[in-house]
Amino acid sequence: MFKDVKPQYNPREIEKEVQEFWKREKIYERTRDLRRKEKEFFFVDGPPYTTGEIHLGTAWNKVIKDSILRFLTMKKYKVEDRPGWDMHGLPIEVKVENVLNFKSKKEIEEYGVEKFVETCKKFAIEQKDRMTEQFKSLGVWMRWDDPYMTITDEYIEAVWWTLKEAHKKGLLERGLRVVNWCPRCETAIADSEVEYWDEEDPSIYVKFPIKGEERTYLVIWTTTPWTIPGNLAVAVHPSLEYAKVRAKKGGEEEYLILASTLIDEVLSLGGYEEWEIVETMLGEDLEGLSYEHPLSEEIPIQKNFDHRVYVADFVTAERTGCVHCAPAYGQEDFELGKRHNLEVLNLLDERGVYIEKAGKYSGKSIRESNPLITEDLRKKGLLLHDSKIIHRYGHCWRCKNPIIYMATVQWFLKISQLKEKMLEEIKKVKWYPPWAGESRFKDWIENAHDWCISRQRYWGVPIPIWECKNCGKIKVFGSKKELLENAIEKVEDVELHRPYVDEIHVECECGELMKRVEDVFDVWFDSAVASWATLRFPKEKNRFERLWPADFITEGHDQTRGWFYSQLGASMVAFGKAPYKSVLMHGFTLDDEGRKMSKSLGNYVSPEEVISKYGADVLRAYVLSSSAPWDDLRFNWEELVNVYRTFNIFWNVYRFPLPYMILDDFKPEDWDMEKIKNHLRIEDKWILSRVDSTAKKVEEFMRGYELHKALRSIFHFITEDLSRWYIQLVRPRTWIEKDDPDKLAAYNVLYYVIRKVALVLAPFAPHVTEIIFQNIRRKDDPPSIHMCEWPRESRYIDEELEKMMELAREIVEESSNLRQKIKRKLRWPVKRILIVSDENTLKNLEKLVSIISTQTNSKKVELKLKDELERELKYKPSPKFDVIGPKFKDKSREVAEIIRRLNYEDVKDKEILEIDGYKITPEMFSIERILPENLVRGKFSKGEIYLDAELDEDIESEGYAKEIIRRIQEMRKRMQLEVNEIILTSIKIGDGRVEELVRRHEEFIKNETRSKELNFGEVAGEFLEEWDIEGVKVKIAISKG
RNA sequence: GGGCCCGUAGCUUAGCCUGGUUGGAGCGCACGGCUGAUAACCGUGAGGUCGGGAGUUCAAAUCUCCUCGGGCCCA
Repeated sequence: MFKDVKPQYNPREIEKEVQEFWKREKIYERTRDLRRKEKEFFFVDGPPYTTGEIHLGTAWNKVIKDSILRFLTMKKYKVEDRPGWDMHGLPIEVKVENVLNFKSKKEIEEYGVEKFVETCKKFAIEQKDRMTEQFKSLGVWMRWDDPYMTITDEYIEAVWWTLKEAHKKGLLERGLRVVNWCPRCETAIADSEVEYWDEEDPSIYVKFPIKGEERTYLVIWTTTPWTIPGNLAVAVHPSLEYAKVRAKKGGEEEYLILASTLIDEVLSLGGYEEWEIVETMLGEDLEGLSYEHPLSEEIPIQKNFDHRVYVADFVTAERTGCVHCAPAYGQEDFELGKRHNLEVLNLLDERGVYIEKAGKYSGKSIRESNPLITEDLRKKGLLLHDSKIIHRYGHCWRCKNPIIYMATVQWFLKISQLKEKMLEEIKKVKWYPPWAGESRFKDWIENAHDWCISRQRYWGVPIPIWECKNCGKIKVFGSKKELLENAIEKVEDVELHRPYVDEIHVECECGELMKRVEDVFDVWFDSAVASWATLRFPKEKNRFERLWPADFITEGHDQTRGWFYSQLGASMVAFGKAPYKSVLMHGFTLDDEGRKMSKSLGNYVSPEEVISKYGADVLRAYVLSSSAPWDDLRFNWEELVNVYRTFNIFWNVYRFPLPYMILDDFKPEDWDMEKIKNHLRIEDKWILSRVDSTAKKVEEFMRGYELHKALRSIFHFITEDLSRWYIQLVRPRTWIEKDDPDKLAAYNVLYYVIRKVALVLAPFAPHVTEIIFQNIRRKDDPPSIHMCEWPRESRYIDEELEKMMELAREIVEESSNLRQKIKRKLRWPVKRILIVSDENTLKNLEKLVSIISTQTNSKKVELKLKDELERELKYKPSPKFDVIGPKFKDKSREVAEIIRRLNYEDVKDKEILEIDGYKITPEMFSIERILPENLVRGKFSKGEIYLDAELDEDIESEGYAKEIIRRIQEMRKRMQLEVNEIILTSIKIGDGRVEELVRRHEEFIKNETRSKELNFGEVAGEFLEEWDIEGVKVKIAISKG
């Protein structure tokens, strides 16, 4: 038995109830259990970082995942839905540091690594729990009680195992290289952790004195004065033309060497009054030229080095064409230095502070020394020019401080060797959309560098490398067990975090003590192993062998360089193949102006805010429907409200038949299409066809992950087909009071349609569909809609019928249009509607005549071929007086009248007509196109329609009767009468003719208004009102009967 | 500076791959209808330099190039 439901769609209430129901009845667990023996689908959740709040983008991400997994579950797959959490790394360290008000690593050490790490752990777990609740409130179904977490020993062992594989395969390397370095966090950071934005920096031109040549200088340019102390070389382009220029300023004369094309630009900046080229040479001619370090007095150590010019291809003809090289502070500089056996002179410590060797600058930070160095150069007359420049500069992704490039010893995975194989592998992956892999990801891989996996931090997976301080040998451990077996300390167990693992020591073959290298992993390496770690590999092998690689992953397009890449890299190292078979790349959420959302810009919208106003289903359906997954999504409240309205319509449509069904005791178990199949009307067959073809289309769209199209076709069905058309057509049938097969047919059809549309919508809007299902479910149904199978059958699809109905709707719409033109309300019938089209169309439309007739409120529907119509309407005989006149003389008028009264049919193909004794021949009239005044013309895609606007007594009487009924109904409503309450009615009409017309419909009025009595003349009753109907005064009184 | 994506009515968008009758919708707006889904529902209408420019073509929202704006990523 159905329950009646509230007239307003109330998502908050519904969602609360549904989520409680799921929890109480363990619906999630039972749903998964139901599919435990089915074909498996291995999905890997990209682990969100545990920062605390989910934002709209994270919500969108999980909603996409949830909808797809729910769909697949309905398609009877056993889905792997273990969620993941990325819980290590700098972002959390930075947050904890902020809370503790720490500024440097030293303070952490003083505070105690153990306490610090424990705080990080506690923080990460708290955040995870908060975010879990937020995801749950979105209705996301995942295995929340058993997520994979990067901080568990089990997970860490998967990371360790992977590194050991890399080591075995010779892909692990330690080396001195230039890396991105964050002086604040005192650690190396990955390319993918560098964020670029505009920054103002110094821009200085410096003169490097040539050895053995008086007053002669190389001119270099830099934005980083602090790198000059590390300068060991100058690079020039071998085939670029350089010039030695004699330049004068303030009476002084000097010689400058720089690229020929840049002379004017640079010397103007330098404030030189005049200059001339002394000689030109190619860059390669300059190679070997010796110069003096400009700050060798300030930095005595610089006197020990031999500074020379070298050629290099990376030099371009910009600024001066001479590039100052400090091997410790630049990638290219480092490479150049390596080629020429230059020292890697690093004068900075981890904090970016000059060490003692840096002489005068010792103890100063980079920031402090920039102006200092510039000033020193100026004092020494070596500064040619200084100004400021705004350029894009890299920053640490979490602390937002500018990074530097610095040579340090780090651990690398030699990914660049695997580039070709990676490119091969990604071709085998199915990308949605295709360009995500074919263009975007490919481009990124082609730029792949070796992966620096070490970080000089605390809160991360400790790198499982133990090193002998004596002989330098290393050991890589792939599991906790392996470590403990080799450990000197006899402990039962150890937590795989710093500082605990750091206390484990191993004996080296040489007899000395091996200690763990202090680094932790780049956090990107954690999530990189997710596809096997989530399967508890390497501890458990079975599931890995059965399921891996992943069937499907989906993340935002920022993950091209992130998780899509890190996973591929780690997997290539470990298994030599891609860890996923298909990837859906989704977009970003932006504000309504297409800008990034951020709290500081004040355009931030949180998922909670949306949920609290419109509910999770609306939010879900909105983000899924409003743009293609791979496009960016501009968040727009108005559109969200539209989606809400659509849900409201859905709710109303669902609710509409319930009271009638309850009244008639129609139970879900009574539903039986077989029984009523002979009573199906054409509109029933049509809506059945529409719902079936919609379900089919949705499934097709889901195959290509076109979630937006899937949703939109459901919405279209609900609003356009179900609400605006079928419900309109079916309404009168539900009012039939007796037991009628026509009504039962309607109930059955409505039941089928509502049920099916709920099923199809269930993956996207899991709450509202559940509550509907709970009300309409049959005894043999599963306990939850989400345990149902996706509707497979589409036996009712009838494309011809759908097309036909489309035409009928066009005709009805056009008729409304015409009614508006002739100012005829729908309440007043029109005499007839003419539909003019080709034979085939008319034949099809024949079956829809009654629909067209009721929906257009036409007394008669006439289907006509084009020439039929033309005979009747467009061509009429019109008398030719020049012929009639001479022949009929004074009878001419009479004859002309006769001709006017004739129709096309009367004269067609006739040689002669004899009417009232007159002989009329074709030359006496012409055939003229005439559209009678009472007809108005409109168009539809297959022809034309005409509305006959003629008013006759029948129409008037019906029109007035309906006007009266309408008024009485209005009064009933104002009296707040029950729908089936009986009344007594009296009417006084101020116009005798109209009263007579209305009286013709006495029975009709009594029926429609449930009036036991209907009296004309004197009005009396509980409720009396005076109305003006088309200018006629009407008094109506009603009383309860 | 490079790669990829996006830019169509006030708003959200379909169409673009595979060029071809007046570029479709929805919301909003204006006007109207319905009144047994009723603080709901339905219709009609007005709104478009298809970001801009050039080219290819008989024909360009659609193909090519350039350019502007936005997003992600890289240097």
